[in-house]
Amino acid sequence: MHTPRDIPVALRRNHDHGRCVEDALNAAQDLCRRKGARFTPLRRRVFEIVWGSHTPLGAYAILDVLAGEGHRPMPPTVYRALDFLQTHGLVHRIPSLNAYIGCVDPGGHHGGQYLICRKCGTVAELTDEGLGQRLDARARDHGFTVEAVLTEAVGLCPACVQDSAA
Amino acid sequence: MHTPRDIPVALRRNHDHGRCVEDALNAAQDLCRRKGARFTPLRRRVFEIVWGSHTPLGAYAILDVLAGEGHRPMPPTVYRALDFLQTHGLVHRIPSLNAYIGCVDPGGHHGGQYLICRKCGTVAELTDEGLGQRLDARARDHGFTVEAVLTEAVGLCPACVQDSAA
DNA sequence: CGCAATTTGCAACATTATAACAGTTCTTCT
DNA sequence: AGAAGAACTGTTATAATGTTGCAAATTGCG
Repeated sequence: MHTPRDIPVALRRNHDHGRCVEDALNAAQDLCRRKGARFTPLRRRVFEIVWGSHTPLGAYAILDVLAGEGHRPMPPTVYRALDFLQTHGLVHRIPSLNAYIGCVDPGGHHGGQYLICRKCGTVAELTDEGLGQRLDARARDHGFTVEAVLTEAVGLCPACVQDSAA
Repeated sequence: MHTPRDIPVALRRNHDHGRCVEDALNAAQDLCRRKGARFTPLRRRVFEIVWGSHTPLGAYAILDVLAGEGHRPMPPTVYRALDFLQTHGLVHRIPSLNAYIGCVDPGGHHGGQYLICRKCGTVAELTDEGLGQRLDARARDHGFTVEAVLTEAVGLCPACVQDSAA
């Protein structure tokens, strides 16, 4: 890895984003190969578009990008690509934003935490396993079986906190 | 309280739901009075409808209920009532369901955890403060300031776990 | 009362997502 | 290679969810 691993991608300063996306693409391709899933050009392109933005993109924003490339597909096409990518853990949907963002750790973990900046829209993904385990325990206390968890935290990212202070 | 306080409302067996809603209504009314907010008949009715269901209701489902009472309001009417109720912490929106559910502890806490049964749709609200604090700490580690947190856990409620086993 | 502020009604519209079916491409098996 | 079947994509139409903007009614208050 070309940047420290314990700092969320979206919060790293001056990181090489082109390289960052490329790494993600390679990881995704590998994962699909291993699982026998087809990483088709369309899916690859949608993945690239989502990953190319550190703020989550809506399905129709993705459509617009594709339209700008002469492709001009219809909604179901994009939704299906997104379904595929979600199924394989390559992107996540942020329900409160109706938007999608690249997963930093495909194949791994269930139940990430998303830090959403309400000012600039940046989203950083954390994966504190302990949080998931603790919630699991609380749920089990009540006889509830947890299969998937999603935590959304709204607030201010470092950059916007600083701007507010000034 | 007429039932043990540490068991989520939605998971209590055989509780008196009419009484349960009535308690919630009284608490809401008190809270509004204290805050100088107007708990109008419409808002009260919407609150009642949301609370009357242990599964989250969509805005249009609420509209349908009101329509069945001869009221037949338009979408903005209901959305505004829901906005009011959310602002005062009386109901919560579950983003992944596009639906609303009564808050068991109005006025208190930010950042509850919702246990969503994917089979029967029941939603139970937990309020483990420790989870929020831990997330806060992790976020602060990265310079992120958290203002509101929402955790959604999808799985099976006790009743449906048992059904699956059988 | 009479004014200002809040709330509700209403029409039109914007955004997000899905259903149903047809056509195409890819894989596999012989 | 060729055929059968599965997976993927295209297309039309429509459903579900949420918002804007303005007018009318209600409420609180001097």
